[in-house]
Amino acid sequence: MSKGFNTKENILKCAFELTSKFGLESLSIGELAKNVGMSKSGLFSHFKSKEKLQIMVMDYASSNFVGQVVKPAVEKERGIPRIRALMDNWKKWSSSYLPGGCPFLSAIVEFDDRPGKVRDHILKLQSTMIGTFERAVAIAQEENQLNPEVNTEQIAYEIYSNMIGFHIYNRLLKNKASQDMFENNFQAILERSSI
Amino acid sequence: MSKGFNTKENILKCAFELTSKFGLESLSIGELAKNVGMSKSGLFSHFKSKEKLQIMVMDYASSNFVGQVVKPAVEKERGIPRIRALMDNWKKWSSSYLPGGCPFLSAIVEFDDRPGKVRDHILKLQSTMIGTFERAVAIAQEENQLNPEVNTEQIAYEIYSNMIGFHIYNRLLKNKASQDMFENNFQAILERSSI
DNA sequence: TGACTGTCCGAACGATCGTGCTATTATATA
DNA sequence: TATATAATAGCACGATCGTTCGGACAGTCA
Repeated sequence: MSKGFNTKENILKCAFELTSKFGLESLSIGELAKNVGMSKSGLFSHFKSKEKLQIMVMDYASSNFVGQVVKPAVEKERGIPRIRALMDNWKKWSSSYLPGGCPFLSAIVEFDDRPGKVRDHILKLQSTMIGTFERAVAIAQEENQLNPEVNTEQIAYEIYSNMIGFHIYNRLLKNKASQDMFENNFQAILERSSI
Repeated sequence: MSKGFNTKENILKCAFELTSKFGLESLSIGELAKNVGMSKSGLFSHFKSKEKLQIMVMDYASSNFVGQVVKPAVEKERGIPRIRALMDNWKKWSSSYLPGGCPFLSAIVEFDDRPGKVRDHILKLQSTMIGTFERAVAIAQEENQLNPEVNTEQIAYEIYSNMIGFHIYNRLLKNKASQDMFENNFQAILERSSI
């Protein structure tokens, strides 16, 4: 049993990295098997279908995100410092930890028009993530660090948009100023809803 | 010659729609041929390679974007009205005209880690598009409708991020408030750099 | 009219896709 | 130690992938 668990963990880690680089739809079982050094059928028997593999990869990515980004931020003090930590951890995660692009962004874009369990699952994970941001913003409002009259969802939306924008400017366009522009925008978002 | 041109135009239109729905990488020649009602080899002979097909599809998407979004905006008066028109036209293009998601966004995400001619071409097209935004912002600054001391690139970055954010909130998450949040953010961007 | 050029199709290529089946090996339980 | 269970491999399947080739038709120009 322990052997099987390690193997599965290893497969998912490898699949997670391939997904980061080439997307969830391009993740093929043959190529994945080659990468982890086992047979196609041996690997396949762990998942029973590609759909289930894709879902498990997204779950792996999600718990990875929680472990690297959310958990350490929650240990920071409530309010803006926690939001600040979310940004910092996410940037570190997206630019140092990931071997490629953000697996959530590519999954979102790829499965936008592919109804099914995978799409539903991605939607749930993404909603949870945005919910985390919204909660962090709401806490900052409770702590009187942000204006409680400004719509919580709006602030989270702008933070999210800024993250995606930075990711594209930084990774595809390789824009040198992306870091600064991200920071400027983030500061502007906070200032606009400051007390 | 006119026959061939019509066929090619027809293929590209169909490929453009498929790309919008399922992405540039998932666009397969067999499926495309089935959709336009011709043989795989007959269709292939128009492009000589999948790579060239992908590049031509992106060019088609680009001139489509220019025709539907940029051209009618340029006819508006210089400054903020033109930026406003760019936003409106883009929203109409992305939510009414396209059968699926934004083909540029999916191409960017998919080819982020796939070096080659396709990636280079996408990068060029996207840089051009962002350049268009930056020029529109610069004009508004020249017209004294926006503060010329605020970094032009920064404003364009924020406008771009807002567009992508809206696209994701609206399409994948089907968030009812996405429209309002887009508008609020856009207004905030303008106000921050107003005179 | 005859040669030429471009358009399109059918068939086939090797490769890879996701997914079964059976057999073998390793581990856990009794 | 004997037996049951889980992990992995090998092989094959039908389907599809991008690509090539030869040939059937069309229209153009000499």
